Amino acid sequence: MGREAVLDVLSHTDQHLSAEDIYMRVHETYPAIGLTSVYRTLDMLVNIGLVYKFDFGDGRARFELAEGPKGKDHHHHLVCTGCGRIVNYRDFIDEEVALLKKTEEGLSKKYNFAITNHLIQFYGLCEGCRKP
Amino acid sequence: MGREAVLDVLSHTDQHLSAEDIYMRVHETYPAIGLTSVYRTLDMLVNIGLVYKFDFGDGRARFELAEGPKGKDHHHHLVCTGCGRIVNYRDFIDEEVALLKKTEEGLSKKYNFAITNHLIQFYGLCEGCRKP
DNA sequence: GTCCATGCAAAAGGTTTGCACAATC
DNA sequence: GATTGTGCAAACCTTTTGCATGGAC
Repeated sequence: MGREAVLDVLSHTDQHLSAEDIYMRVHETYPAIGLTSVYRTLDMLVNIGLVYKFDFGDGRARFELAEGPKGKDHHHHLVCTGCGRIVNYRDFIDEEVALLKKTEEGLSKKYNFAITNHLIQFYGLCEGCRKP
Repeated sequence: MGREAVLDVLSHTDQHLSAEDIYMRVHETYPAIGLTSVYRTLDMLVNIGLVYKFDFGDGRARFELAEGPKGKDHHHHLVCTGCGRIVNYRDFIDEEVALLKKTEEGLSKKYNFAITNHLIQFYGLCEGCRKP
């Protein structure tokens, strides 16, 4: 029950929702489901790889749907440290992914790691936060 | 006092210390300094750019000295999701930095951001955590 | 006296856990 | 009857804040 509700919320947004955001949206449709279940469900979804968990530095985790096997929606994040706005960008992704893949291989060998994931984020101030 | 003590601890380790780790080490030398001051000092040092603050996903922030102007010690992180071990790697750094710079320029223009920082991390399982 | 740094204790905030209860097999 | 999923409340842990004190100028 919780599983579908949470996945449904995540698949119908392009925002970066916190656990509480998700809880509130799920709650609209399933008023019986509590915050605890949302946390437990998210934890499970992250573990099985259906959902990614991010930290953008504001003290709460954000979640988004993992892209499908084709990886068509792969993107990285640009975070405004002023207002917290997050931009999904797909520019340069191909180059980045190529370099990341190469780096992953090198690091795997050298440090004997089974690398499963990477994180790239840029931080800065958006137009609105720079002016004043 | 706190300033020097915290910087001293950070400049004599290659580990990734949490606020409490730093507090404990500072406390050995300056038993009068409390955890609050360590947090306040770290906050200030991060703001003026002398210290970097990282999140490796275990719920507490880690701190390390920002590299000097020459940037000789620039590195990225490889994080074991099993035991939390963190490897500083410098391999591929030049290529990564070159691509990052290019990406930063492109993103700045396209999204009108003043980009101040970036983050690259790889996640995986280290040798010890893969075996069992 | 004013200003700034500080410790202590309490608060805050997000997340996790304990426990009892209901539904399922 | 055992197992599983659940909500509620409490606990937890890191970080922040309020307040009063002490030192520097």
